[in-house]
Amino acid sequence: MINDDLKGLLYEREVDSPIARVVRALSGHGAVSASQIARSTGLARSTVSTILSDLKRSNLVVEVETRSPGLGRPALAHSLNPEAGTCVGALLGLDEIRITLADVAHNVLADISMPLERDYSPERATRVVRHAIENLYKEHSLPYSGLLGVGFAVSGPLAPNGRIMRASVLPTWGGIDLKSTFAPVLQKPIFADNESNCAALAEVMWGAAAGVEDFVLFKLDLGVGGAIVANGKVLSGSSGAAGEFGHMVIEPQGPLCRCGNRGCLELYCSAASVVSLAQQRLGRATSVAEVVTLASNGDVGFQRLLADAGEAAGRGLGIVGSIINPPLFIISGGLAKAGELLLAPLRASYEKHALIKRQDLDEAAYPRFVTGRFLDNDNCMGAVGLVLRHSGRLT
Amino acid sequence: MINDDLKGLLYEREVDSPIARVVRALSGHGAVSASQIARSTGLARSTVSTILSDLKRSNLVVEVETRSPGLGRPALAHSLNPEAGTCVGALLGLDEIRITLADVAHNVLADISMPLERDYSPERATRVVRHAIENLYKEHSLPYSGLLGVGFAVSGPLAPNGRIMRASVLPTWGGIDLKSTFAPVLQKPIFADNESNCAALAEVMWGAAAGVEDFVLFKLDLGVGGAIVANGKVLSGSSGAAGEFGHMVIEPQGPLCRCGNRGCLELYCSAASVVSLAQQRLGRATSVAEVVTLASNGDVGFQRLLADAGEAAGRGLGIVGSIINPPLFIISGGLAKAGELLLAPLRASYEKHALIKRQDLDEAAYPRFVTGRFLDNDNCMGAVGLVLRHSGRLT
DNA sequence: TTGAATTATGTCATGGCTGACAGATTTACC
DNA sequence: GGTAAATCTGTCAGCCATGACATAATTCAA
Repeated sequence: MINDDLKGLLYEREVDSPIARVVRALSGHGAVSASQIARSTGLARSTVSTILSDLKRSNLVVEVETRSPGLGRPALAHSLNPEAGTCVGALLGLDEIRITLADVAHNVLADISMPLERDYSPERATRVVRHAIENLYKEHSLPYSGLLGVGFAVSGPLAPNGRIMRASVLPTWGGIDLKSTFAPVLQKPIFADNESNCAALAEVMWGAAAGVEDFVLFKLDLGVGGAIVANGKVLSGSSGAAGEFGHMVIEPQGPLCRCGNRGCLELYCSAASVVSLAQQRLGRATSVAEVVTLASNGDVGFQRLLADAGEAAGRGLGIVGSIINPPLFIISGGLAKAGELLLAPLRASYEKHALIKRQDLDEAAYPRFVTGRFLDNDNCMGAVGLVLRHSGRLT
Repeated sequence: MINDDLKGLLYEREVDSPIARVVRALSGHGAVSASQIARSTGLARSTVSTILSDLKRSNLVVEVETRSPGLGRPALAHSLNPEAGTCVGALLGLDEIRITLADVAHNVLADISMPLERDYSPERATRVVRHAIENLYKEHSLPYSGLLGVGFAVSGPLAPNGRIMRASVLPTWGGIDLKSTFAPVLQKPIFADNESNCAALAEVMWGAAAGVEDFVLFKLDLGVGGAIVANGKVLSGSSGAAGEFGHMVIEPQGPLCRCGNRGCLELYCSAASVVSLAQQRLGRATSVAEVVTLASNGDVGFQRLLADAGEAAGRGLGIVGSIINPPLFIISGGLAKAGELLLAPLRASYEKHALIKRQDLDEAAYPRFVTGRFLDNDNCMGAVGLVLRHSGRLT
């Protein structure tokens, strides 16, 4: 059966085996030629050629019609056969569980969000996830046997063994082992990583960081987080807490933060802080989206709010830049929808606080600042990516 | 000829070839058995066995006498043949050039420092380096043909191609290409990396980080710098400026720093800042070493000076820890000689400012803070390591 | 002293990746 | 329309790392 073949090829081998690398290259970008794969994986063309013909014989890879305008013999475009399997990405959020269903060619087939009370229990989560997945497969008339695995994006630090750490932002989940919680119910391979690392993975595989080996993802949502990718690998940190930019202490005498410290960056540039100030100004409840809309429509007050957040973010990134010195910053999360209203002051503030100034470098070497491609679905897409890339598997 | 064999084996192959990995394992640790090498390199025992017998036939590797107390057949200890070649590490410092001569088994044969006027020219440096190396080889009756390569540790950011960046702390060297400057004079392979990266390499190969894949080196010298090692690789950053912890802005309204920003960490915890305050107290010129001695002898004033520096350093490292979350911090540089007088307040301050508190973790998962093994010779030893490891070669 | 357990070393057939070669298909230019 | 250049694809002998096997050398316990 096809799915078993795919599972074998994807999972029963070394993560770094040539086959796995080819499949990863295919699952990353849409339609690619054999020689493109050879270049991006570093494998010999002959190797890729052989592997591709195997995969085509098993019907896991199909040739796609494309017109390539260039010189020379036109390349055959290959793509994973969307029929070959499906995977699910699930976000275990603070007050919601979100589920994305995609095929192996990473086409999104469904994407649903289920609000939950805060501090929901693991038992409740397993029921909700199982129920949602079953319904999705029924609705779309898909065979559950085609599900290759479920990836979890977790809102909080995660130990490498898949245990949620006590310091998590999901307090009721401290010490919970994801594999033993979900595997018996789902009966499928389980993958998991930190929410921010998933977001970075999504940008690497299909987004603003495609083909980039080193970058910093900076996420301005209700909280502030991010991820560091170096040499193509997401840094996890010894406690799974690398990239927690939101809790850099930038004002030791500043206001108290929910983490127990004072003056964390998050207090100055999170969407929560922006919304809270906006509510004072409007005299009523509001949302990030509304603030961004109002600012885009010319309201200078809200523009200033966004600019102040950008200023603080740039100061934080200046520190990050002095330490990591990455060539690319991807600004993501709800606030990033503000676009240049946020990015322009952010860049200016970065330049002011960073060690290396624009004049010290060629234009090309100066770090780039771009917004992410998946601003609010990056975690779930990254969780799908975990399954396709076979990274972060819990065993 | 032996040296040509070694050069061939070390350099004419891929950096990641099995032979290179075996040689690296040998050059790293003193005497190792075949199976130890197999374990640390991940190669098969049979592969290591074959390679070692080749190397022994070429007389590049010798068996060493050791008693291994363990169970089972005793291992044969192997070591690079010290007679097989020599290498030189050179520090291009702010106001000195320091040169270390070592054999391939990383025994230090000589170590000299030559003070120079600040802003010495590249021409002057080439003359000084050449002259010093020639003299050393003459004094020790060593053949110059045995010199395998010269590694340079550079005080400032270095582009990957070996060009010293304009933003360097060696202003007269901006834009200078190290390879074309030194290669014609020395007629040997040239290796180079940032001073701090060399220091990290020394600790990885022979020091406090031996066998550790992830750590942060934090260096408190006249300036404050460091390096980040993740997944066994030193992060260089897109402009060679990763690990510049000294220029994290921690007080945006603080005093001016030589880098052009305000309130850099370096202003609060560098040896220069400590010495400057100590001079005010003593009413005369002094040195780091003297301050450390006085404090160790019980002077509470100087103890407080060191504690304040540790406090500031811990605050900086708290930020670094929130971002990188490494399992190990190696505190190095002149100030680190103060030992616990510096480390105790540093740890306390880290705990106060870090995101993850001691109570959140098992004791084993909490980051360790140790002093480096090479407190003031790490750059030169690392430059030697560049040659032995064949990393950072300029071509 | 002997046998079991443990660990290290050396040899060899196997298999997988590679580089070189040959062939295919298009564009550019005369 | 023909030729050169460029780019892609597929095939195959050769090489190199591997894993399995056989062997060696030590400790420990009976």
